[in-house]
Amino acid sequence: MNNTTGGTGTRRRMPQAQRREQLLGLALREFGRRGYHLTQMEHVAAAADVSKALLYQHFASKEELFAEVVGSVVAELTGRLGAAVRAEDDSVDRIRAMVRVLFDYATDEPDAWTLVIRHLDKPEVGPGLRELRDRLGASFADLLLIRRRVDPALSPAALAVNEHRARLLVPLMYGSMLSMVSWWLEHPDTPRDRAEAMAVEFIWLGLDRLRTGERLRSSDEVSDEPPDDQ
Amino acid sequence: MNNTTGGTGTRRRMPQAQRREQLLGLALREFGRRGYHLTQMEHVAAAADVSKALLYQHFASKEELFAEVVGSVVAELTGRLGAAVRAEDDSVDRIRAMVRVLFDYATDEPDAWTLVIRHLDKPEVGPGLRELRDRLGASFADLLLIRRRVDPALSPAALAVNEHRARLLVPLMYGSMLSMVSWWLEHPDTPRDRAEAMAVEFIWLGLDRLRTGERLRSSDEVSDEPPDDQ
DNA sequence: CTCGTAAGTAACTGACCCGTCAGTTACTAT
DNA sequence: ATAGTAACTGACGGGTCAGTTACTTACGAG
Repeated sequence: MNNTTGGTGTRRRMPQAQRREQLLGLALREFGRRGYHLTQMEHVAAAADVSKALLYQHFASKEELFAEVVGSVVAELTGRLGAAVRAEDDSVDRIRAMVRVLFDYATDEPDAWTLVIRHLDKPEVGPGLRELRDRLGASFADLLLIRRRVDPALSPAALAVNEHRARLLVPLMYGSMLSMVSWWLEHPDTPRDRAEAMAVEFIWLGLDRLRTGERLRSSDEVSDEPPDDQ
Repeated sequence: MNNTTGGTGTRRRMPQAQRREQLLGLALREFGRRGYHLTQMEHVAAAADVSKALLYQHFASKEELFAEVVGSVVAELTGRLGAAVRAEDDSVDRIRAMVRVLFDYATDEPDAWTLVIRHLDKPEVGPGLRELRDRLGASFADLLLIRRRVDPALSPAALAVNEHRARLLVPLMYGSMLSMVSWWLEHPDTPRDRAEAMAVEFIWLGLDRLRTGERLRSSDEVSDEPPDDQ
C-alpha cells in the first residue's frame, strides 16, 4: 500500500491523480507561453517527458484540456479576489486588495496570467475566459454598489442613477487594472509599489467621484450625431 | 461598380489595384471576425468569389496579408488619433477627442476594431499590433507631458516627478479606454453618449490630479479613511 | 483570324497536427 | 512463477490547410 515514493530512485510511473496534476500544470505553462493555437498536444506531452497517447488518457481532447486549465485558473483567481474583497470593509481598501491580488497572481503565476490576458477576447477558445471577465466585472459592480453602511443620505432615485453610472464604471476599472498589471510585467524596472499605488489611486478616483456625485463640467456638448447604423 | 462596361455582361475581372484593395478589405473582415488562426486563405478568396491562387498573386503569404491588413488599420487609426489630438489645445478636449475617435472607429469599422483588440496581446501574429499599442501609449504620454502653456508654477523637479508618474498613467488610461469601447460594443443598449462621457470623465480625473499634484493620502499605507459622503 | 499575354481557376501536393490503437513495460497479488 | 492490472508507448489514420501547378479563358495587337 505504501507504494508512493518508495525508496527506489528515478520513478517514471506515477499514480493517476499525480500524473494528471502534473499534466495540468505543464499544460498551463505551455498554453500560457505559446497561446492556444500554437501549442500542440505534443508540446505538453513532451514537457512531461511522456507520450501524446498518455495525455489523451487523461484528457479527451485539446479543447477539454484547455478548458480544464482555464477552469482552474478562473477558480483560483476568483477565489483569491473574493477572499481579498471580503476581508475588507472599506471601498478603497477593497480596491487596494484587488489590485494587490492581481499583482500577486501575475507575479506568482506569470504563465497563468498571460494565458488569461491573451485569451480574454477570444470567443473561439471557449467561454471560460469570458466568464472570468464577467466575474471580475461582477466583483467590481458589487464593490461599487456596496450598500454604504446604510447611508440614508441617498434617495432611491439617486441610487438608481448611481447604479446606472456604476455599470459604466466597471469596464473602465477592470480595463485599467488589467492593463496596468500587464504593462508592469513588461517593465520590471518599475517598482511594483509605484505601479500598484498608482492603479489604486487612479481607480479610486472614479469611485470617489461617483460617491460624491461630483461630475465633470457636464455632458452638454457630448455627441453630435446619432450614428446608429447597426 | 463595373466601370469599363465590357461587351460581355457581368464583368468579373478587375484591374490589379482595385482587386488588391478589395482583397485587403475582405481579408480585414475575415480576420476581424474569425481571428488570425481560424481564418484560412480560402475564406478570404471565397469572400471575393475568387480562387486562392489569385489571392497568392497579390500577397505572398498569409502572414504578409495579415501584416498588410494590420498595417493599414494601424495607419488609419493612428492617423485619426493624431489628427484629433492635434486639433485640440486643452488636455480635456484632447482626451475627449481621442475617446470620440475610438468610438467612431469601433462603430465605423467593427471588424477592424475586433481585429485590433483580439490580437493586441499576441506576439505570435507579428509585431504590428504591439506597435499600435505603443503608439497609442505614446499619444497618451504626449498628452500627459504636454507643456502646459508654459506653466511657471512647476519646478523642473516637479516636472520630472510628474513625468515619472505620467508613464504609469499611460497604461491605466488606454486600458480603460479600450476596455470601455469593447464593453460598449457588446452592450449596444447603452447610449453611446453616456459611455463616452463616462470614459472621458474617468480618464480625465487622473490627469487632473496629476496636474494639480493632488494625491491620495500617499503611497505607503493609506489607513482606511472613512469614506463618508460630505 | 491568330497569336501572345495576362487573368483566373480547379486540381493537386506536402506538411502539420489531432486523435487512436495495438502492443509493451512496470508493478502487485496470489 | 503466474496471472492480472495500470501506466505507458510507437506508429499511423485521417482531416485540414498553406502554398503550387497545369490548364482554360478573355482580350488586345497586328
